Amino acid sequence: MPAFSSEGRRGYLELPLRRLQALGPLSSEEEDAVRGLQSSRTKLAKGEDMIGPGGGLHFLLDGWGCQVRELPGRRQIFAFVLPGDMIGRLPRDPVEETSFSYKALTPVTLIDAGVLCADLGSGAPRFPDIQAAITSFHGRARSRLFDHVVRLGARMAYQSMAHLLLELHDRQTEVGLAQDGRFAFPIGQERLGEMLGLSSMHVHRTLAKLKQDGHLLVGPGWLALPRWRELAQDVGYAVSL
Amino acid sequence: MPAFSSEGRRGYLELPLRRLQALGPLSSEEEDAVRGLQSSRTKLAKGEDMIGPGGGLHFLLDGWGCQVRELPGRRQIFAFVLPGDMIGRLPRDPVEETSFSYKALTPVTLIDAGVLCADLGSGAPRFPDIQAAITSFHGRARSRLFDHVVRLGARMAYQSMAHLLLELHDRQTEVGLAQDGRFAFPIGQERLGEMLGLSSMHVHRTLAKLKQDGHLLVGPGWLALPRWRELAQDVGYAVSL
DNA sequence: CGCGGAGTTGAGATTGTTCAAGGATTGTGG
DNA sequence: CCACAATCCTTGAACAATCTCAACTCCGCG
Repeated sequence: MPAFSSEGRRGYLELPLRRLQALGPLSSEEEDAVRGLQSSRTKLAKGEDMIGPGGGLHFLLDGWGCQVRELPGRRQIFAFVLPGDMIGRLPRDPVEETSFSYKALTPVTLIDAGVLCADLGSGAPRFPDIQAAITSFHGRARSRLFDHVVRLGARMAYQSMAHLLLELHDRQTEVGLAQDGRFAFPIGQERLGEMLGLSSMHVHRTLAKLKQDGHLLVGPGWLALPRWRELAQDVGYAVSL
Repeated sequence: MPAFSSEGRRGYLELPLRRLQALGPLSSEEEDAVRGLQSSRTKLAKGEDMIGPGGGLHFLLDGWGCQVRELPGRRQIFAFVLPGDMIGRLPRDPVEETSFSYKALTPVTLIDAGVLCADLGSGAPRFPDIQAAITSFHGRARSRLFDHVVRLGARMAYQSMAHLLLELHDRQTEVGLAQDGRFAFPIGQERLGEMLGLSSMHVHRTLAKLKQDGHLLVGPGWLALPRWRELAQDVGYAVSL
């Protein structure tokens, strides 16, 4: 399924570019600056730490990751990181180092994006449009954390799950990685549970109920929300499309 | 109980000052800049909106508030706002407008702090130490949101409640508003429930269990954690004192 | 004195967890 | 190509956590 993977050998940077462009127009020079990123790529296996302490900004070119905190005997996932997304801390970001880390949920490819934001926050940045998009990207990520708190604190499993899947659908659609409600989904039920604060068995039952209601189709490595507009209406998800 | 209220007619700004100083030293000029804030104060009744859309930075001089999202038939509180805390959005903060609002949980007094951060983000700020402290304050607030997600997603009611009370104890101690584990607590069980994602009845039962275990004392408008160090150990709260 | 809001308490219904076992899928080495 | 292990998914039953409903108490306030 070609539409589900990123672009192969050539154009690995199209996906990051589309993520940025979804947040604001880029001048053609700045488009080229993104496409021309020459930093060496890093491949990591499932489960590995995506960036070390103090690590700078990176794009996730391929695979899925998560922002997570590990506790004795339990993990809490704060957010899924999708292909094309940025990870890492902005320069001078005051969030505490111990709040979270990033982990690969599948094999992933990363590329350093430090040059794009090296002068972020200074008066005359080299890439003003990119800087604006990056800032906006972080704002979106922070907004989604508030949504996540609401899922965890104020919704039942069914609504919570639907809301999360709808969010992922939106984010994948925005960069062309979803068609007709269908998109790649390489995440197991265990991990979904660590995101939503549910046991994997309850995740299973909740997915079963969604399928039963005709709101969800699942195949190996993918998933579809055939009536996502209706579902969004039902569970109070504000669609951005 | 004099220690539980802020400083009366004179020195209303001591509390905001101490919040800032807890995050980094201020030059004596900048101390005076905080103490000398002349903006008019605003008094709001319980339940009112603390700042309108696009409102700038304010200090909460007195009373408690919360950062909250209202849903049909339910509310989710993201954070409690304590006396001396700052609220509002930093200039150029990219978080979406609809993510949350601020509401007064008791009668409150606010003061505009716009002048302290008007040039925040520019190369040569007028108050560098204050700017650093404000930035750091927001970083702490954001870090606490991650802690909150963990409470909601990965802990049982008892641990979750203890963790929250310990956080509030820490924050009040930091500015001298708690002694021997005891501090003002003008919040009802309903609101605690809206914070922790629990029904008020379950909040009641959870508090009862904490009292029973000798970890909690409650009086009208106050609360004490007589063995907070031990409790922090028990529930995995990282004490900052 | 009566009223309203908040705290208390109990019983029963729901939601979600745990434990345990069996089935499917996938990747790997022979 | 097959056997095997590892991992994930599926299912059921018992249990625990939490919610809802409903009544009752207590207290502050007019």
